Amino acid sequence: MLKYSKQTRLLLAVDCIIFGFDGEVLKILLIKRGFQPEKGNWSLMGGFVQPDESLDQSANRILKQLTGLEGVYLEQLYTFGQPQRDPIERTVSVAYFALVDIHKYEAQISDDYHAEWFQLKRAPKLIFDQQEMVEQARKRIRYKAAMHPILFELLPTKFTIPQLQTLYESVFNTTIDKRNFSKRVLATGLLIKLADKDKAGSKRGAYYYQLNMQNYYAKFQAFMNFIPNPDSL
Amino acid sequence: MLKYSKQTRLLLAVDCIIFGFDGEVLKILLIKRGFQPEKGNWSLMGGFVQPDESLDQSANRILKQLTGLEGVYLEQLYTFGQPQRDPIERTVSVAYFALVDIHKYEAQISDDYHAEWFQLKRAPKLIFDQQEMVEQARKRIRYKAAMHPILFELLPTKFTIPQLQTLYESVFNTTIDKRNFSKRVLATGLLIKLADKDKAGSKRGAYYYQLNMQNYYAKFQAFMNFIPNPDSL
DNA sequence: ACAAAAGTGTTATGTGTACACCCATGC
DNA sequence: GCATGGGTGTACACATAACACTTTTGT
Repeated sequence: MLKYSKQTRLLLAVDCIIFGFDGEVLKILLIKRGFQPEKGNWSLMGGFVQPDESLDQSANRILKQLTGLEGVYLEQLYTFGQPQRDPIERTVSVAYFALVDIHKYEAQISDDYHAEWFQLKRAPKLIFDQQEMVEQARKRIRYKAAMHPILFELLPTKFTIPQLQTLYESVFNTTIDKRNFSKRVLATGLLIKLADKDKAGSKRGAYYYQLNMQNYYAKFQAFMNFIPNPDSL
Repeated sequence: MLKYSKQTRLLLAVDCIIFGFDGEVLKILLIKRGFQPEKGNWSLMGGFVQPDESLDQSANRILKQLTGLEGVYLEQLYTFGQPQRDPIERTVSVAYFALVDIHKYEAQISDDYHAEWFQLKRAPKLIFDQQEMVEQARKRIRYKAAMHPILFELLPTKFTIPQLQTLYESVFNTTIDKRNFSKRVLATGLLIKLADKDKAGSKRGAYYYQLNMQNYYAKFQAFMNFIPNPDSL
């Protein structure tokens, strides 16, 4: 078979920025890198793209390796290709970000990688240009969540409106009036009120809701505008 | 120097979706591909990423090769990596889109490539997965232009409000009330009214405007909402 | 004088925002 | 019975959307 002769081949990697929400703040999942260079330092989970897999497949494989999760929200973020970003050998990296329900994450699977959840704000320094990757992922999530209902991907299937509000406040680093918030959220028609309550957060308890999946898929592409005063993008 | 052994290297390309506006409709610049496979068929301008260049540099180089233009709006769109997308050899392609002033484009430079501008709606079938690249670029431009003032990049430095409106109507495939349009556009503070008029479009003539660059850079990241009824994203 | 496009102002409607009180429960 | 968080309604301000006529000038 013919090839494109005289062209240089290079390594292609996928790195995953994995976000979770613990009910209080936004977190990311990091690993201790297991090989040189930068062995033992905090890093995103990543891997090389294999000959027979697409980029999406590669990202899903890497995500599953670390978390055991499949079918979660995963989106290609940006491709990073500065010639010197990896000191060993030129490697271009396609960054993906994932939004996972932190409670579904199976901690034991990632023992191999010494993975830990860090508050996004208090994460350690990362290797190479991964700091920049995380920062861009943070921006993208804000940008997108300001108009599309992606943040539900971070919550369990049953959640309460106060939980949802805390999530939005955490992502946008702001405070929202709860009356206005619930009005807008309910006005989307995305939520179905359930009969039972979450008694964990308060004595009275807060009603559980779940997504109306029909409306969810229909409205996913539509614009929304949830956020009064994001402190910046 | 150490290498990552046992990993497969692959070809990395950059493809550019180049948009222009002729005063009537949105157009893209295509070339007749000069080598196998698909030689002689319509294609995006592209090239392989060289060992010493970043992805942005690569995209700028490719754009300049075809158009002679430098310093134009260029944004990374998405990376396409289906294993079989190029039948000759696995090639992952980072797609960029460019917004150029079609009048600054120097046709003679691209004679080598037999380049032609096509109406976006009436462009010929493209090779590989480039159809999908163009479609995604179209979506991205709409998405971004709905909130950020990027479409000015398609106009000459001096332009009229009716020209700008035609551009928006063309990109969003809709019609906009001219009274509301000019009110909103002027309210942004992005435009400086000039003393002279463009007499080409009408007998009375329309005042030229130019961008207020201070406000332009300041507001670039801010949200806007120009479009009443986009027919979809 | 008329055709063709440019330019401009007002009103109605709806959306967003600010704001305060009662409810249910566990202790 | 009180402290804690959950839940709801209204009034005002602002932004958006609908809409029609006058101006200029080349022919």
